Amino acid sequence: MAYASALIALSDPTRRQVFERVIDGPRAVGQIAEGLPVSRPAVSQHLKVLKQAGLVTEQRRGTRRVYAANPQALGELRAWVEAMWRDALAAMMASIDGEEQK
Amino acid sequence: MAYASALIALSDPTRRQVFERVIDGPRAVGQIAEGLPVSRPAVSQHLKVLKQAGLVTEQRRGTRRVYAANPQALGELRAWVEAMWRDALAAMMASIDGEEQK
DNA sequence: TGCTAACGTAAGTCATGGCTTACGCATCGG
DNA sequence: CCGATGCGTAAGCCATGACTTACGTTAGCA
Repeated sequence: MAYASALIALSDPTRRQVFERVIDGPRAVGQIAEGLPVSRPAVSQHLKVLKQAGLVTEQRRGTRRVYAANPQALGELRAWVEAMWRDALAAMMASIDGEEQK
Repeated sequence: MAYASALIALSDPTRRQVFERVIDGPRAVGQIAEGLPVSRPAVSQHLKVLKQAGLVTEQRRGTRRVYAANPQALGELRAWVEAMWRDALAAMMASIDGEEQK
């Protein structure tokens, strides 16, 4: 059920912005927060959620903390959405077939 | 940006349960709510959110309202996650290559 | 050994959202 | 035509969560 925490993490628009910046390449917190409409502590809190969801990894670099995207957690979410999509398609086809028979 | 509302809609566990029941096949509200740990009005509210996100469609059948899954909205979410996943993979590779060169 | 930079965290505020009960409204059957 | 069924919606409650400012902590640097 790792996709659950990923869904929650990515449901917030600001946190999505943070995550997309990390995906662009490994960055320190200050660089991520730069230009965002929220304060740096807010970004730290978002990164904490993303980290607990497994979406990003943290690496200490002196006084800075460099965050990088972790494709694996994204892959699990991808697999879940894919399965749901397939099921929805299959159910739709079955529903149409049932309609034809009347 | 249709994926945004889909992410919000699917981030709630109860709403996910509702959606998964709809994916299983078109059902009326009463059937969906049956066995769930929340009341029927709560299910109605969840269905409203899912409908506004485009994840389900509504069809009136006498006094009942039959809800069915809409694969298209799920497909858009799928495409978005897929793109993010690719980008994350690409950034990871680039990061590793940069590491090798030092 | 201070000073500064780059963080995380604590505490408090405020809006959002999920849930309940109560009610209103349309539809089918007698 | 009237009761019952199957809903959606309104109102209110309460927990959660996103954000702020203030502070503590650690690492580089003169």
